[in-house]
Amino acid sequence: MKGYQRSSTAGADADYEGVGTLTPWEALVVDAVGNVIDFWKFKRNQGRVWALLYLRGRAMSAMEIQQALGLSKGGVSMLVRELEQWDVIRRTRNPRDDVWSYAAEVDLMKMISRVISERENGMVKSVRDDLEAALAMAKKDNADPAVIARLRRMKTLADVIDKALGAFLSTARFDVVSAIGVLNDDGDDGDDDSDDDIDAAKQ
Amino acid sequence: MKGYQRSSTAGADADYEGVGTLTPWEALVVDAVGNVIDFWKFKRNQGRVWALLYLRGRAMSAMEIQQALGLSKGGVSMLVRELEQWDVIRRTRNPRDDVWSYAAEVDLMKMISRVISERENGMVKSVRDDLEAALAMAKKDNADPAVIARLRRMKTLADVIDKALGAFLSTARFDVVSAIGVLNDDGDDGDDDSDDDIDAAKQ
DNA sequence: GTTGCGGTTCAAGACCGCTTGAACTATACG
DNA sequence: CGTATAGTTCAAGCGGTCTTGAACCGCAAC
Repeated sequence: MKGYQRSSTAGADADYEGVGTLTPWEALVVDAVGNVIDFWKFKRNQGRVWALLYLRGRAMSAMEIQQALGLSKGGVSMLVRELEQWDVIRRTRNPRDDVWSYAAEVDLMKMISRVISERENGMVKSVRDDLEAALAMAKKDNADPAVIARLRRMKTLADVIDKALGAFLSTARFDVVSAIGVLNDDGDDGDDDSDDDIDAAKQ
Repeated sequence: MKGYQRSSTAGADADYEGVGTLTPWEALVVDAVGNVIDFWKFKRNQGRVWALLYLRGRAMSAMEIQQALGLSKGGVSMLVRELEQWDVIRRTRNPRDDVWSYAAEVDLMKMISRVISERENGMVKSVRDDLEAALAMAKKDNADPAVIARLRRMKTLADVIDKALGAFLSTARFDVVSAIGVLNDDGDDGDDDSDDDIDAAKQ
């Protein structure tokens, strides 16, 4: 399933008949994040898990996650392990209790930067290498100079996009931090009753 | 097939034993572009078709494309139709000849802008709407103020990313244009014999 | 008309990643 | 040790998209 998928029964405030045990608006949020995450080629359920943990604002056990989102036991195990490897959630064990719990990492830009950097290395670098290799081969083959020129332009484009991506990372980080700091509870916009301080800040 | 896939037999300059009839370095280029395109959730073969047309620098018939890339007849038909709808290639019919030919659109930024804008509308807007709706519901439900605050932060993040994406588009367009203009043959960097004018420009 | 050819459409199948659910391990408790 | 519960692993199945290849359409030549 790709593309954005709106939850079908998002209208009324009746009990949400989805697989999980979320309230309707919780389901809406969780699925919205899931859709975005899915779009960026991660697993939709990874996004849903993170959104749930962030929204609830507390550590939850694997069982709780499983029931809230209607996932399988093994699935939750895999999802949280991967999220943990990316430092997107933290695993904690309360000495009082004997089960693991998982809490959302709130430094979103850390996550986003990590993701983009990784992609940048994986994709952009490979393309540049391939284009460079092809360019060398073409020259050795005494290919048509016009073709070589086009090839060189493609490589230049890859370089430019590479740099633009880096610049994007910096500015995005700055924008996000300046607008909301991080997503944690003790941020500068922590007062809950004002409705438009953030809306004002974003413009 | 996802992720970057390097062509397996990219070493020697012997005849390329792939399905198509490309030279080794042509195959390298075509596949590199195909990989990128695939990564951005388009069809890999769409990227390959465009790269082939751009690299060859001339209009090619469906049959030529089919043979060069080793695709099926129906597949080529679908691919070129989609590419044409996005203004990524142009369909021409030489009055001298009686078959259609397809040529690569060279204004890359036009393509990229179109893509990103479309995605921005499709994804970012939907997420914002969903989060906004959820926020309204949560308020009506008298949800925990802390939860509402987190929800509001998520929406703010979506807004910020929305704006950052727009900014990225502008700067990327500027960067690309200033570095290489467009990818067409009569660009300002059209001299084929100089090796490092572009490499110098990119740094 | 009919033959040939370029082009289109679409059902069937290939392909690929995600999820499931059962078997398995680990750990706490009595 | 035995039992129970939390957590992990992985083969099998499912659901999705992409490609194929054959039927079909349009048009021109004969």
